[in-house]
Amino acid sequence: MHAFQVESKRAYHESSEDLKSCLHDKDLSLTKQVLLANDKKERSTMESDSKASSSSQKEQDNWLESARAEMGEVREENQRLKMCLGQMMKDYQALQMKFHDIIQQEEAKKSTSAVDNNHQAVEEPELVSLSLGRFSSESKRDGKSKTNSHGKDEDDEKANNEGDLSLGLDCKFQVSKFHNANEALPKPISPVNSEDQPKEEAGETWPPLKVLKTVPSEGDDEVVQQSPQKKARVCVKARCDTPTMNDGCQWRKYGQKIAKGNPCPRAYYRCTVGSSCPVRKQVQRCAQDLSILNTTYEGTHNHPLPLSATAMASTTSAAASMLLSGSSSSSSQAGPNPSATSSTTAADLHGLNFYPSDNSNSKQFYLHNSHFHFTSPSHPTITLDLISNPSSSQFNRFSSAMLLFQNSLPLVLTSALLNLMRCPGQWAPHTW
DNA sequence: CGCTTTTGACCAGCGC
DNA sequence: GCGCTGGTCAAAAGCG
Repeated sequence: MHAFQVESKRAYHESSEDLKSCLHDKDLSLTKQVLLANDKKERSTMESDSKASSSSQKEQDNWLESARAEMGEVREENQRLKMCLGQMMKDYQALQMKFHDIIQQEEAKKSTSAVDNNHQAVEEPELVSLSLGRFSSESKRDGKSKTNSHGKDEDDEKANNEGDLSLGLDCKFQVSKFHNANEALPKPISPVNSEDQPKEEAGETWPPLKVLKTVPSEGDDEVVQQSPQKKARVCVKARCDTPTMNDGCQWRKYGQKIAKGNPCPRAYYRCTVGSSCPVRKQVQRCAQDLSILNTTYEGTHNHPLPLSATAMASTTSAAASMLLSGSSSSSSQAGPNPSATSSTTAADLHGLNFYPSDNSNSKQFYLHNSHFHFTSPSHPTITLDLISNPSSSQFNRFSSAMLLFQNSLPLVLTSALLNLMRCPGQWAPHTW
């Protein structure tokens, strides 16, 4: 949870810095324009002494006027952006306050009443499904308690082939079918949670205990924090001709397997940027479409990342944090009972269908193109389906909608998604 | 020579 | 208990 907070703050500051630099750039260009205009006017007046060309002076005046008008427009836009930035600051602070409140309430709840165990059966955690674009009936997928990556591929492929396109951002909160909250959705690690650890603690962990022993001190804290339960995975589906996606990180292949149901071998990589980095990824081509590369990331980098790797890392870590943090800010916004508000807000933001589903067990927000959803296999896994590229106009609309919508989406995820939407196949920011 | 990749062996979890 | 499967290890091979 703290990692998520830190990540959120970092992403927020990054986006704020972007806005600021954008504003600064506009100010600079404005100043340049005015200086240029003044300079030209001075020159023209000097020239006018010698040539006394009234027509050219008129032209200069006209140009100056238009420049001033343009300057006014840019100033207005500047003001709007400033207001937007201010609003973002306010929203962020409000969210932070709410976040603290919720954390305190949660802790108070758990420490005070043992009766809550019964309530937990009602207030089960949500699986969050954010689907940007192509959307097929998720109910089929919901029915599967355990799906391997290939199974998901098949589902997605079917959805694609059927052309069952529901354009929208799908943000689905599914009431878990698991009785124990922790089995379905790892909550932020806390002493309270560690007490009611399900049997899975002794079961499958990632990295396995054997591996953990080999991980020296530096990464231990993080690993220990993440390992009590199954770690979240972030699966990225994208078209890619190269053996692996260029995500900016350095990876070392440590294994390869033929997974059942897919003739394409699955390759296992670990991050070699940091000596003890726990992050690993699995790369496998889709059996149905060899141009589609499924890359599954697991873990959080415990070292500074190269600039070119931050987009992917922030996305995966944000998505994983969102999953690990359970309800995320979306549900925080919605309150303790997600279904209570699921029918309250339907919005058409900039022409995009942002609306929660009426289904009491789920929340769905739809957005054009691309596909982002959560699944609930043995490992909690988020799949980012980036197979379809959004057009630039759609992206602009998406950006605007995201700005308006970020009260409901974790900020870090919002900004990370925006980054991914810009160029799903290539993560290096300098190529954007 | 050092690093990376390959590949068979090994281990643990899970279902029957 | 047994077999299947996913995930990892580590020795050997490859490469610059």
